[in-house]
Amino acid sequence: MNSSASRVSVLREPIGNPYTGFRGAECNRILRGMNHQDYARVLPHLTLVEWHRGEIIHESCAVQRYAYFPVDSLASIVLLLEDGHSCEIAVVGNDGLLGLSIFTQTESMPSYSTVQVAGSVYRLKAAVLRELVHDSEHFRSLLLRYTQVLFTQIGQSATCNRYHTIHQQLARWLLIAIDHLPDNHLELTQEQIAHSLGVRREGVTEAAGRLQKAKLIEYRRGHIHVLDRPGLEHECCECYRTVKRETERLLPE
Amino acid sequence: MNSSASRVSVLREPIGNPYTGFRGAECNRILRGMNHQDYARVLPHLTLVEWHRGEIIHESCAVQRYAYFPVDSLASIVLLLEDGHSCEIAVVGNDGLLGLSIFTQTESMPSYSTVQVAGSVYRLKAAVLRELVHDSEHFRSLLLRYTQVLFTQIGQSATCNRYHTIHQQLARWLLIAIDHLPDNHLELTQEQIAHSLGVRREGVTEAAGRLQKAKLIEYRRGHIHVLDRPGLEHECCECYRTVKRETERLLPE
DNA sequence: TGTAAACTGTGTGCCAGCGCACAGAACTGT
DNA sequence: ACAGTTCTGTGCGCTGGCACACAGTTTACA
Repeated sequence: MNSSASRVSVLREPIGNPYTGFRGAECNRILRGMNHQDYARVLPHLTLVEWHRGEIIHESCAVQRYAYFPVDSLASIVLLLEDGHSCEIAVVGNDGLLGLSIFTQTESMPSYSTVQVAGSVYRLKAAVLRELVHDSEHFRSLLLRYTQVLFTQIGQSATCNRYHTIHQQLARWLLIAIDHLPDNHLELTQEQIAHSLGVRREGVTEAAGRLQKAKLIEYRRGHIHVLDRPGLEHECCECYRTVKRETERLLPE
Repeated sequence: MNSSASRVSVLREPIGNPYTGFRGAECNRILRGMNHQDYARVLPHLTLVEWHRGEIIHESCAVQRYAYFPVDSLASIVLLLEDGHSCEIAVVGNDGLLGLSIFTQTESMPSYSTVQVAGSVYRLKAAVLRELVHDSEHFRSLLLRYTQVLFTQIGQSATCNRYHTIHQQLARWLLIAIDHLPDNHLELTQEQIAHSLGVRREGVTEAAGRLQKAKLIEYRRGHIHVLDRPGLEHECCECYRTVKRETERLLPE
């Protein structure tokens, strides 16, 4: 795990992106949702660190020592089967936090989490989070709401896995990804996406080919540009919208 | 919704079942897990009601007015797609409660819940639950732990949907069901199970036929008996065990 | 600049599960 | 006792996604 970290006392300046509406280093929706006292309290304990693609953030069933608030990075929560197959059950970006088991007081979870898109993230020691949860009803409420967002996400993943085609799932995955990122560009191979979706690389190649032909995306060897966001939304299943709606309903702003 | 209810001040006597280890009206694991004060506080507000198979307990996106603590009944949490397909994401029995959105302070969820197996259940007004959550850290902790159990269940459903055969999923579903019931007998048609699993009825017929041939279960027209529980566990995927393990780890007893 | 490595495109055969259709079996109620 | 209903068994053709194989293309770096 990366440990090159720099203490910060002031969060970074906002950077805008009209395409996705992303507002960068205003940073993270959970941090933004905290009230003044709580925020003032965690601020000295927040450390800006870098995540690298593929890094394991929390091992399965291992104690979670830190919570992470992504800024422009993206992680996914993954279940691993005994036969080596894995299944991404949720994605955590700048509107959430990683390390919910600290909140639920369970120390660990049977899933592991890993970095999908490299970038910055604020790190917070478990003990600090725990104290804040203990003391602040406002913060508890915020985390409970986020918990339900995650619920919705995981449930919708289950449904999507059951009923929807690779084509639809890919569209959904791309939309979720760029929603959390500062621009409409992704640095990922088809192999990596296939692994996230729990499908074959060839399946992704075929689906991505179709999306490219329809001018919705453009890609080359590890780079993906989303060209037509509304078009992609149209192509994808309702699972995306359901999660989006619930996120907007439950999280501040 | 059923409203024939009788106020109770003393919970029903335990009834044993050596086959599954079920201990009946000692009743519900969440209620049992509460401390003395909390329990004394909710007791006068608990109402024993009957659930009927197929009843909708909470509509999707509707305000949840009551929480329910199943005794010998079973409900499932289901996501409904626009095209009418549905997907069961979790099952709630005597080791959990229905109505988590009261706890998360979100009022409603995009999923609905419905009764799979008829039986008794303790009902509690949302306001009472909310007050208790507000006042009791012990109770909050209990519900947070249960929240993570549900997380695990939903995540494992997603994984199971992606990778496992109808045969394995049926075995899993039967095990989960009888784990929550007083005996090894279920009153369900293959059609109903198919609907829960989100597969065709014919698929269930075929899988159930195989399980019966292997003497693991026995069924006739709407009745299913589990004959060989260990055998069934052997037949089913790891998803069952993962959820079971996490439940035992996180919930008292 | 050339070679190895990584990534993407395409083809073939296979299988689980689907949709549909229908037959037979088992209950229900009058 | 019988008619109607509900539940279960089975067959058929279809399709999405799988496993495997291999060719072509881009990139990195020696």
